[in-house]
Amino acid sequence: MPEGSSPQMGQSLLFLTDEQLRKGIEAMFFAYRGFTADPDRILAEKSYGRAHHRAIHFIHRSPGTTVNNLLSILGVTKQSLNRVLRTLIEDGLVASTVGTRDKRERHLHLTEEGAALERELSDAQRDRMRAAYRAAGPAAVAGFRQVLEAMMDDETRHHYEAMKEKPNER
Amino acid sequence: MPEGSSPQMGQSLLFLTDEQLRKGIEAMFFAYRGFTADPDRILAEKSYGRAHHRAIHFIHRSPGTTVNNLLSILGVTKQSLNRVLRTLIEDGLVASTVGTRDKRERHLHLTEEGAALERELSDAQRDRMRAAYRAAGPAAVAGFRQVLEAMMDDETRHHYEAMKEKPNER
DNA sequence: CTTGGAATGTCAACAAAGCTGACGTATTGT
DNA sequence: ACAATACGTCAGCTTTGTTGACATTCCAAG
Repeated sequence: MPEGSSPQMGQSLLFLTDEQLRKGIEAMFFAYRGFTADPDRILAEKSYGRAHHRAIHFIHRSPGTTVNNLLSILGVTKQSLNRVLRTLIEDGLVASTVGTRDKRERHLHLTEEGAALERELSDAQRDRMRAAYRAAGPAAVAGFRQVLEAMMDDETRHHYEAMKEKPNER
Repeated sequence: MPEGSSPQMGQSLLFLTDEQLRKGIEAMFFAYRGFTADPDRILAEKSYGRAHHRAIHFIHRSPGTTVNNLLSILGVTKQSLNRVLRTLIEDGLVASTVGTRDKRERHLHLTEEGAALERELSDAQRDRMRAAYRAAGPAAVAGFRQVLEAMMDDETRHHYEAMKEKPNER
């Protein structure tokens, strides 16, 4: 890259130095710790883990979703998800109902108790996200989302976009 | 929230709705998967895991760092770090040398082989980060970093800031 | 109507990576 | 001399992921 050092470079090309990228990588690593810290604390008290949180989040987000759908969103094996799901069902946080059209499918919903935990968890996570958004400002938030979306795998982004708008009720 | 729908609201107040926050949360979750996907693939071939990557990254970043320092950056127990470190030393990727000033300390460095793996891993991760940065543009990148920094725990941000500038050689 | 395949669930076994607690050793600082 | 620090290690446990094998249920196509 045979360039001089014009003043604009800092905002147009130079931001792609390895140094800048490394900072972005480290920021991502450290921020993710903060991102999960508050829910983790709540979950630890109830002897659940992050996997339970994720299941609860996406069941809340798409009530009536099937196990297979959840599987492809979470990107884990059915055995792994099933273990988590089983404890949630046993503990009465999640209700699993046999599908009407296709009786092989199980449709998942949160019970009252499950919804309460979901609220507790997402309140904590939203509080931190809200604080970060406030501190950074609206323009930063737009950029934040843009970069994150560009960082996803194509298939993952597909899930993300699909869930962007309305809750997937059905 | 008894407000009308002025055009500016979308950029000043409305961005703090639960819906917007939820999208940010999901973006963070999905993006982190992409963020780790490429290194994970490389590591799996060599039967290492993310924990090895993190150790390698921060040893590369701060050559000669001590075990205790690494511990506080990574936020894990010494037993957990030790297990990873031991395999890396056995495999000849990391060199551990007794401290000169304080002989209780071990200073950690990457060997040639370790540096080679570090390069392979960070090249892959940087490629994705670079692509995301390019797609989103410089302004978005600035916002991305701002939000991430605001999302960190205070203590974590301290580590992050401390490492921001020059490689911690010593 | 039979049969193949899809969706779901379960059992077993295993691995990565975190944790706690306890203990040993070398070194340092008071 | 003694307490504290830095490090390593042993043992045991948890969560969350993985494979592989196998049963059940059901839809749909031949």
